[in-house]
Amino acid sequence: MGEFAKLDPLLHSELRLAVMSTLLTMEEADFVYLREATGATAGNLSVQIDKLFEAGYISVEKGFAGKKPRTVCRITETGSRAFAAYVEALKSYLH
Amino acid sequence: MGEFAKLDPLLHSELRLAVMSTLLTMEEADFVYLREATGATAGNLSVQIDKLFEAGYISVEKGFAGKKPRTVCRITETGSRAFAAYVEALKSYLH
DNA sequence: GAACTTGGTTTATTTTTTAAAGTATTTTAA
DNA sequence: TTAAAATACTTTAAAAAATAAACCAAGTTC
Repeated sequence: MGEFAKLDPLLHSELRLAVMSTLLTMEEADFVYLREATGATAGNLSVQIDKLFEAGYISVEKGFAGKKPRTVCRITETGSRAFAAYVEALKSYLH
Repeated sequence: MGEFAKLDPLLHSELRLAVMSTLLTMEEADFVYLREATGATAGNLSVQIDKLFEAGYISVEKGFAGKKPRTVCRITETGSRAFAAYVEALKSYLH
């Protein structure tokens, strides 16, 4: 693209962007919180969390809260930088 | 999505956003110009222009420049408003 | 202890993106 | 003058992505 910066395809997704955005303001959120904050279905969220994890944009820690499973996500430095770069790139489109 | 505004799926696409962004600054651009400005392949551009047209976001005028076909695109009022709404919605994600 | 809930994951369907191949016309060049 | 190449696209088919439905395992409620 000539004058347009490339948009990181991993972040250019409504749900993944919402997850990253949430984690940026919290530095920690569990699966249930993210599901409610984003309004996503569990299946969709599970898949997208996995993609962000595979890219190294978030860390995922599976443990228990009492007797219930609890998946805690945090943004990584790589993720933070990618988000900032994405926002920068977006600007080239917003006239 | 709870606090996150819905992103118009028609605009939430790198190429379609680039096309709309270009047309916003020019109010008129032909196929060849758009192809060069966005760096897209002709096939991809053709498909995405069609989608924007079907949505009523741009007008498409097929004519000739001398003997060569020439497709001229312009943004519509609907398209302009949709773009502005998209930018507004995006803000809910950018921390 | 059957039915329901919670916290997920997996799988399958649909949608979207993308590039490759195709079409029609025109220009170049031998 | 005609064969080859270029221009301006469109169509089609393959790959990738998004999404929801179905599933699973463990715990809770009645």
